[in-house]
Amino acid sequence: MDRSADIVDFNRRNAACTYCGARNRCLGPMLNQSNHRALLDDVNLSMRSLRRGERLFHTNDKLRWLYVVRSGSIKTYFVSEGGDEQVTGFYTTGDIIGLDAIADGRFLCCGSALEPSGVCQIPFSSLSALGSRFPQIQHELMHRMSQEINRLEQTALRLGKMGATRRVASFLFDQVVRHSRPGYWATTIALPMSRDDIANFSGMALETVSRILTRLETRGVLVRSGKEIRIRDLAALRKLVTDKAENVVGMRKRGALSQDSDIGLSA
Amino acid sequence: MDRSADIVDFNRRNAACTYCGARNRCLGPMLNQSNHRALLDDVNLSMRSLRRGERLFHTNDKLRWLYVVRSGSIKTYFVSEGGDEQVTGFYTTGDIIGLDAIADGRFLCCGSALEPSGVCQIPFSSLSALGSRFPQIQHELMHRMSQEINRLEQTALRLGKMGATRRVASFLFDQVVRHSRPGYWATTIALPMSRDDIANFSGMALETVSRILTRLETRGVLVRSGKEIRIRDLAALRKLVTDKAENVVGMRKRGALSQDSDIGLSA
DNA sequence: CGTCATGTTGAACCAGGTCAAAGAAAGTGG
DNA sequence: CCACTTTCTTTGACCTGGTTCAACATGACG
Repeated sequence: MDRSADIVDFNRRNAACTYCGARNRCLGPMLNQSNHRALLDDVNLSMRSLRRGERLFHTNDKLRWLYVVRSGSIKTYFVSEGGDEQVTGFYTTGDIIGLDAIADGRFLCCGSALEPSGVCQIPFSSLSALGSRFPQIQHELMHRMSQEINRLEQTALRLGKMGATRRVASFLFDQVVRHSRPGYWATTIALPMSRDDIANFSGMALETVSRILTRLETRGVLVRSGKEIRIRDLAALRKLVTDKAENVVGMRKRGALSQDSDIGLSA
Repeated sequence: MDRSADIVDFNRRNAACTYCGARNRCLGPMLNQSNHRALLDDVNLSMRSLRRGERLFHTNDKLRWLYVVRSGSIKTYFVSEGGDEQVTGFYTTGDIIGLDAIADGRFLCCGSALEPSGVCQIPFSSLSALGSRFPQIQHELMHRMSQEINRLEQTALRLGKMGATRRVASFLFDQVVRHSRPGYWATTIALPMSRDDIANFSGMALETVSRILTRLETRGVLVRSGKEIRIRDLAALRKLVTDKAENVVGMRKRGALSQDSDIGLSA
């Protein structure tokens, strides 16, 4: 093989990393220059673009790559034997997808793009081998898996112990955190997923999500505008997440109606 | 240091493994004899016994050991800022506890014993170092973490998409699987946790769990006897898990009551 | 501008929660 | 080993948060 071709190839791939939206959150950045080079030499990275709604992998697919999201956003969902789906996560730039497939060597869930997206495919076999050579990579992988476990435990808490309002608030707050940089809070958050996806993820009917969002808007907590939401009162949102029995959906009106000031949120 | 003391020490520890209830499911068994010896030499294993209800670790504890359950059973639970608890898992012989603490180096959940139990404590730092020397261990760890992610995704599905009856059925079926050996199904399963724990884990009121169990008994699916349950009709149980809208709790009695043969389970 | 998908709103209904009280087990101390 | 306390479980009656069904609004897109 031609050596210069190798170098060109490396440069191309290195550039791919340099300009990657996930460069600061990928597996690579904690490696020094030469390690990074070794990584790019040994691992046959490839990129893939996805159109909105396109499937990245689906149930029972063999695990060939781990995916790192370069741009856009991906949702993963479980399909049970009964046929019902449960959205298990939304992944954005820098997130790693496929960690749950390591156990069986097959995906148990499906993944599809919520918007035009790009992913980097890291062959799992080489990554696995690389782990022994670069403890940092091994460590980072474990770290990510552990984080994923944490996230899912949070999910269990949300689905198991929270009422509808709190679940939505908690979901929104999570999004705020994800969109924030250390230092200040993001006020405008993008919600590339449909109301249906939010509802599914949060374990409730999509109508309920819709109602709660409306209610939060009339209360001045946030402003809806299509797939974006602007948070106007983060403290109030946070309080909704924390407080136990906050109910915001204004159904049931017998008796005293119209005394809408149940609780004085951001009055 | 006295060399003979080392040998005695090794023998003692090796014996601990030999007689351990978890010996076939621990990290060690896939290592050959000399590797196993190296492992026992390098890693300062220790045991700990727990009384019923005793706490093994709790939120914010520094991660010093990973725990392998030798006997008994441990539950883990999350405590949210709002103060409510969510049981996130029940662990029995051979299970590893603490994988979710790797990310932050601290436990986010609490763990306590459901019955008199024994655990083996593996210092995380040495284990982590050992991973680079023995790829099998590294691999096994990743495998376990991935399994844990799978389990929690299942939990999300259960909490998000299933009705109460199905959740309980699904919980029971999981227990059956855990108690079974490849080849045949366990018919009698131990439930060391309280109804409250089951309810909490399944995201519902303990009364509902109780009602559902009673109903399953009158339907002939199972027989309760204290903390044990005997499955009489595994197929029916399995059907309850799979089928979408099976409701078994017989509240609401206006109109046609007493025509109890809603569906002909194990008639 | 019409068509299709997605989002919002309203009203009736029901699964499961909550409250209450009785019964069964498991400790505990004499 | 037995009375007594405490904790866990079962059962009943009622209530409500959230689902469901259905109609309508809005937006995306050729």
